[in-house]
Amino acid sequence: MILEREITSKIKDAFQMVFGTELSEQQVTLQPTRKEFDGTHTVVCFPLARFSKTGPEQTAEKLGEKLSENSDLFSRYNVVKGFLNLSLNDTCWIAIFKALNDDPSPGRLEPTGKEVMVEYSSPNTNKPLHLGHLRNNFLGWSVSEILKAAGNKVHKVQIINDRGIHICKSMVAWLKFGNGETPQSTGKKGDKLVGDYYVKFDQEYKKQIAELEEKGLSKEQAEMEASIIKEAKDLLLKWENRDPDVYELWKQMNGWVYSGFDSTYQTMGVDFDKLYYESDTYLLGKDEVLRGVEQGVFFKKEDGSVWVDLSDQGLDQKLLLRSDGTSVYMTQDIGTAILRFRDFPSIARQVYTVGNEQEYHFKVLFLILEKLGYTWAKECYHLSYGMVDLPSGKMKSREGTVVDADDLMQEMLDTAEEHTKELGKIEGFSGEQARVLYYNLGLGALKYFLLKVDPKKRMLFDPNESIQFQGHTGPFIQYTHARISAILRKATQIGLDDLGDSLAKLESLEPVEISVIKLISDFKEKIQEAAHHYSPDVIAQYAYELAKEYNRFYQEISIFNEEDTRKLKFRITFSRLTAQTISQAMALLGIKVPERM
RNA sequence: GGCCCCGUAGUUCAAUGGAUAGAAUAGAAGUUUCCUAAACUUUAGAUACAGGUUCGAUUCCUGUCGGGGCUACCA
Repeated sequence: MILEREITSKIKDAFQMVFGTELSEQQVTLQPTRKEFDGTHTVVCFPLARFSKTGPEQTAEKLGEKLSENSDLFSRYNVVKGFLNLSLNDTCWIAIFKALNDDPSPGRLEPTGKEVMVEYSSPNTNKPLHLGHLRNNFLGWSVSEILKAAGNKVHKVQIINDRGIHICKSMVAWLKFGNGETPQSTGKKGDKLVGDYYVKFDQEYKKQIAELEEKGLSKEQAEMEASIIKEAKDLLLKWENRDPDVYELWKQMNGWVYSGFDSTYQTMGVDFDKLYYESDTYLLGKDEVLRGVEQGVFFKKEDGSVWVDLSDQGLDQKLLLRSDGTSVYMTQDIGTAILRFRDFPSIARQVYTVGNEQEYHFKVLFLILEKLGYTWAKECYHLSYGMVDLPSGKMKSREGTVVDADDLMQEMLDTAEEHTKELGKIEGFSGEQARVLYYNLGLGALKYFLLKVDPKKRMLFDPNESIQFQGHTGPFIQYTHARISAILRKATQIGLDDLGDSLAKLESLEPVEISVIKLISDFKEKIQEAAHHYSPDVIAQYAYELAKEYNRFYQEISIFNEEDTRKLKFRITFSRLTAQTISQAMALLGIKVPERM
């Protein structure tokens, strides 16, 4: 922020005047003053003692003296140990407030002219979305919004893993046990229906393996010889040869999955600008790998399989094509990356939102792309996030401990409804308004819960404790916004919502008001920080802090009891600005803030 | 075995190398003539262990112990 720079330069000037040494900007450590001390900005003077040649405390004292006599910025100062706490003038804060109020684009930084592609979600088409996908989707979507707010043009994409043996497994099971079931005939969501057949395949497969083992086959033999897996492999071959019947079935079942996913995405509130399908990109990846072999970047083993040697990078050898010539996961990702840069030649950066268990995979992928001679490989970034654990431990589909995304979201909506009714909050709401409120609260709670944690870290999701509406939660922030909205409605009613020129004549502010203004003025800086680290948690923590601080203000001050109309008008504008900032911050997380609740 | 990540109140999360390690929950005690009590106030409670670097370490380095991940001709 400009203000910070100004203060820093004043400090430099003062320091030079007092001690005769010129400091660089980095040498001035300026930080926000802790709540328990008087002041708003703090200069840490321990490092300066070296240059002033006196103790930190004396340095702070002398510096403070100089600053307050020579500067119109500060009204007072105090020194605690080596910390110099400075208080900005109220008139300064009022000027800052006015500038914030006049800002035509709050919550949006100057365009950078850069284009960024963000990939997220990218599920398998044989399993319905679960809790882990929720973290992934909310994270990817939110990071996209933050990057937009930071001035970038963003393309949201996902890769759909629609190809491979896993799809064929669902197809085999459906053909064997399906009796022609469809989403329409059963009333099931398409992704759930296909997922069920994938599970059925697995059960049947296990059964057959057990039977074969009893007949004396080894485990490996049994896994190879089971008739159902043979059928799946057979289907894969037919699919690769574009067998019309198999291809048609594949298209149909994938279609069911997609429409199931679409409805889940809609509830989640996420969207994509473009979809990539593995079935479209794996061939390109294969070509690139073969080109790499010709160029000598990769090598072929005797059995015909293709490998890359990364031992010079401290890694080992990695398979790129199987001995039968079919492609693996890595092959497809190579093709996808190249295709994306072909589609959007001007993107400056590509962000992959994928769990941290794939860190090694992406490290290898980016190295391979670099070896293939793509200069943009350096601009690929793996946005890695930690797993979501349950109190019972890791989610495991085999043990049935997977938390289904649709079920969880529905549970959040139900709980929101229950809480709201308990509190008797929905008098005068139409059925539709109430429904929208439950949705905003339920999903707000869920999104906030998953986004407030540092993405890199593994986190725990306790279903019982996660559906919270009090404390450090989305609904707390939403509630604050609803309260402010009530104030603004009342202000409009009594015709007090016009600021006029009252700000110019305002002279003093309450400390609570200053701390809220300070927070609001930090907003753009927070967006920058969040964009830089791909961390929605920065924004989440920020929104909470702002809401909390406003709540304190709210508790201390009765807005409409104020006699002075200038002050009254200021407080109303102040409230509007707070509500607006809260709403914008929450929008970056995909959380809507209600007018009433 | 090798590589990577993580150990903070009972619990879930914070803390660009800076002050007395913050919140929230759960516990204890309070606050509704007044703009929404899904709020607010008070209280008690934590850096796994051992060294090192320095004015200062939860943060950086080394070791130990504990948890997790990756290391597939799976995706």
